[in-house]
Amino acid sequence: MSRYNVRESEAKWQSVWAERNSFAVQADPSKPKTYVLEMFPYPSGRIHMGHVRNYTIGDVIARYKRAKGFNVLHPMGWDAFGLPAENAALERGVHPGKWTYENIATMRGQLQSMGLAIDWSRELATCRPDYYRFEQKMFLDFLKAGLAYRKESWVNWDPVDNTVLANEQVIDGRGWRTGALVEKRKLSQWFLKITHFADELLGALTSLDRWPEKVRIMQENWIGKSQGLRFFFSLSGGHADLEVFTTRPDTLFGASFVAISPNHPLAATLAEGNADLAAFIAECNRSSTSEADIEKAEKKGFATGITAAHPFVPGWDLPVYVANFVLMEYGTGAIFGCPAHDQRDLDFARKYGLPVKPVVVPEGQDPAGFSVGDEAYTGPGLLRNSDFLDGMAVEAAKTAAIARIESLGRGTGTTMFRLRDWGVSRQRYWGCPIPIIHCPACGAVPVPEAQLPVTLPEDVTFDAPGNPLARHPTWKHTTCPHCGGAAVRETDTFDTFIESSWYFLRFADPRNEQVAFDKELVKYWLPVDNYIGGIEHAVLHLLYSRFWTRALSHVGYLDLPEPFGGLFTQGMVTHATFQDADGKWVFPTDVDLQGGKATLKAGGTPVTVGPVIKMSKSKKNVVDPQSIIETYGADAARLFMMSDSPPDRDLEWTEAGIDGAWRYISRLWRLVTEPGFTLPAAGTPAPASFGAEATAIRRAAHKAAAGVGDDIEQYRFNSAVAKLRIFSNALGESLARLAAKAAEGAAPAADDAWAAREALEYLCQTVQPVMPHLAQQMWVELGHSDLLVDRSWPVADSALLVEDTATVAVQVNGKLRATLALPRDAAEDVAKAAALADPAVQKAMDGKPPRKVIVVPNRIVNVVV
RNA sequence: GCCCCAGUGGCGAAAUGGUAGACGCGGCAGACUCAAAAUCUGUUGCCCGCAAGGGCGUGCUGGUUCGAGUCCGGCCUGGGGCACCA
Repeated sequence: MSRYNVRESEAKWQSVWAERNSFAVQADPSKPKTYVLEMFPYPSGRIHMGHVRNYTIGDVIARYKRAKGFNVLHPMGWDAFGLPAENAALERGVHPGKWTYENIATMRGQLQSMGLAIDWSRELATCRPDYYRFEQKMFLDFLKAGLAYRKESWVNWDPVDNTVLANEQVIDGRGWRTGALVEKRKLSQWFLKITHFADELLGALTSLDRWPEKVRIMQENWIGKSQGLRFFFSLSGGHADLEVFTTRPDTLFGASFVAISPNHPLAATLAEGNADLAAFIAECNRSSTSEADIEKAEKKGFATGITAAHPFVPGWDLPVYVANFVLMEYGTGAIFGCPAHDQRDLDFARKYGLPVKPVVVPEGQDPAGFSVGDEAYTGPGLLRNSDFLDGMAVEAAKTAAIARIESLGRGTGTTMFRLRDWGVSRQRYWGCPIPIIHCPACGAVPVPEAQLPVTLPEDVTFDAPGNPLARHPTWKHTTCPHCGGAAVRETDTFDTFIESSWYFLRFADPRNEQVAFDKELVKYWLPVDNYIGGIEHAVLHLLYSRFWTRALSHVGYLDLPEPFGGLFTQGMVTHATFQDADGKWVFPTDVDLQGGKATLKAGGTPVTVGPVIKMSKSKKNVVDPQSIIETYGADAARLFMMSDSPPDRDLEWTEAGIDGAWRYISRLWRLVTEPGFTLPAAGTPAPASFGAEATAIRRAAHKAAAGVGDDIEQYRFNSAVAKLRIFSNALGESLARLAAKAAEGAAPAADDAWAAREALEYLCQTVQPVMPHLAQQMWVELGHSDLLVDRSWPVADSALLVEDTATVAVQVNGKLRATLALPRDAAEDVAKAAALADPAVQKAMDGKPPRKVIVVPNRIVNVVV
């Protein structure tokens, strides 16, 4: 019995594909194109199972589409700027650039060992000046077009390290390295006007019909368009009028306080003469900038002593608070509180003993008996205790309240977005330099185009806290392009989301040295037809990319409304967790699982098996793809990734699963190499007719060709693999029957043998997208010398796809009582008669006459008695 | 706190509103073997029953329908995102 030599086969075909440039593509307007893209990896060091899953999904689609005759663009690159490179520099003294490029080299080799059908000639890395130079140009073009501007905003500040912290680096309000309480600080930073496109980005979501519904909903909520009212309160104590925004103007008569953000200008003014208030604001600023942290924090307020006059009721004064849950970034940074109908306001009111007056009462409830306890009422209802709004429904009351405010000249009904402008400044080294020069005389001046790119200096040190660019001895010193005087460079770098907002465009024309990309090439290849990645990018990366594409269209780079026509979000790869007797996490490779018992391989002490969760280094529940590929081969890893779990759900990695994948590979190999009788030569003409066995073999093969393809198109890979197994199981049984006859001296009939070869060839072709190396090696075993990747997808003969009989279920009152074998598409009355004649059905009917009979052709007959 | 998603045998799962559990893992029984591994065959949702057969069953709960895993309402549990991780 010959054994499939995985290592030899996989290495051989990978080098053949590379030598022949099998996957290099050129734009060709005469051919239909498709663009398959997986979210490019951050070069963290080694590939992980999430990458294997991501790139296998894309590769299966790319290979299938290619077989279907498409010109397939399937590129790969590196999202190479980012925080981990600087952490490596801090922890190990490695230069971020060296660390990054070494990681890229390792990971490229690992990805290539997966046998991906990628055009490597298009590879890019975002940390290279020949990539980021164009992004500097784009930024300057945005600046010219008024889409970029500078303003003050808040950052997390570590007072010990004197460093800006990412939200990720703030743990329980403290800096991750120093443990110091984090403060908020204001810095002058660059922003991009994503809000300029808020309405467009929202409206176009409906055109993205090949996106998951949940991602569209998340983006819709993120953009957060709401209709509401902006209006002014007159304040006591001679302060200027205070503008607030509300989405619930209908509840104005339920107001019991007014609250402003700790970062509101009025709060700062009031704090000048009030040390207690200043201390309260300082306390509020001793928390991270993360919205989740702010929302989860206990609601706290500070009574300022001033009051706001209710706009409708003369003499009704509301106390004004500074409150920690009011965000300066949303609306006007000031609100009025209606505790009965907003949970946060209610929590606040209960804490400070403010009135809770319901003004919306559910229809049909007695207003007198309606009160609010610990839960605010946010549902529909009719207005009460609300003067001119009494009796109106919520929507009508909103309109009436807005109209009244407008007629009083105290405000206007407006549309508000939750979406905020995109802050792109980062106080870090390993990013794209922002091409700006600060001149004491001329202000912020763009770097002239001829001087681009502004490159990062190599000689930086990480021995002191803060941004190495800012303390570099020479780099920032330059002259002003306007006046020629001494000036300094901007030392902030761009948010790394910028690089990932246009790399999919660069792939269309990755070696262009003049411009970011050629318009015509982008027109041919874009949009991305299948974009595949993790659900964690559902909002930020995808929304920024949509914005960037629109902004580029706005300044004339291209004419493309949406970058990603089709999107697929995959689930995570999970694994069981293990802990030793001391509670320390243990790698799966160090655990011996036998007879339901888990023990440590070294020493045999018992190990506790914990929950199955996302693979993560900190919990050590990781399996290294490279060792799996070395042991079982890339095809087994790819098959496992595609089997069992649907791709949008989490996938649990198990030893048993990869073993099963390997067994299936062995089974296919035996099927092809040991059919048990001699196959006709490749290319033998088809016989004139086929007998029963031959037809059965052909049915299985042609059904697989049709079904597997359909499933791949719809991302139903687990179902595609099931269909491959059904096909190979049926084929195996047929071959075994023919082989048994051959062993008795009866060589298979010409039609049977021909059908067997056809089916084995179909098997190679249908298995190829998932297991390309095995498929190609089997193809060679069948006597072919060409490359399977150059063959088109096998044709499914529609005559072989339909059965002559249908199994029809018969229900009595919805309960299954019998099944009938009826001719396909039998007439309704024939099906009805057959059903009523069935003894089991008659027994269930118990002599009662049928009241109604529902017939669904080829499926079901339901008798109602 | 707010937004989004998922939940089906021992396990991963399948099922245009129409036979719930395809396909696979694991288990059990058998064949081959001195034995083991590998491989092959059969069987496998739960309960009652010798069997024929019957009953129950898709997180919980209520509804729509001739018919609900699928549609609608309310809950429970688990996961993702929340703007400086990528």
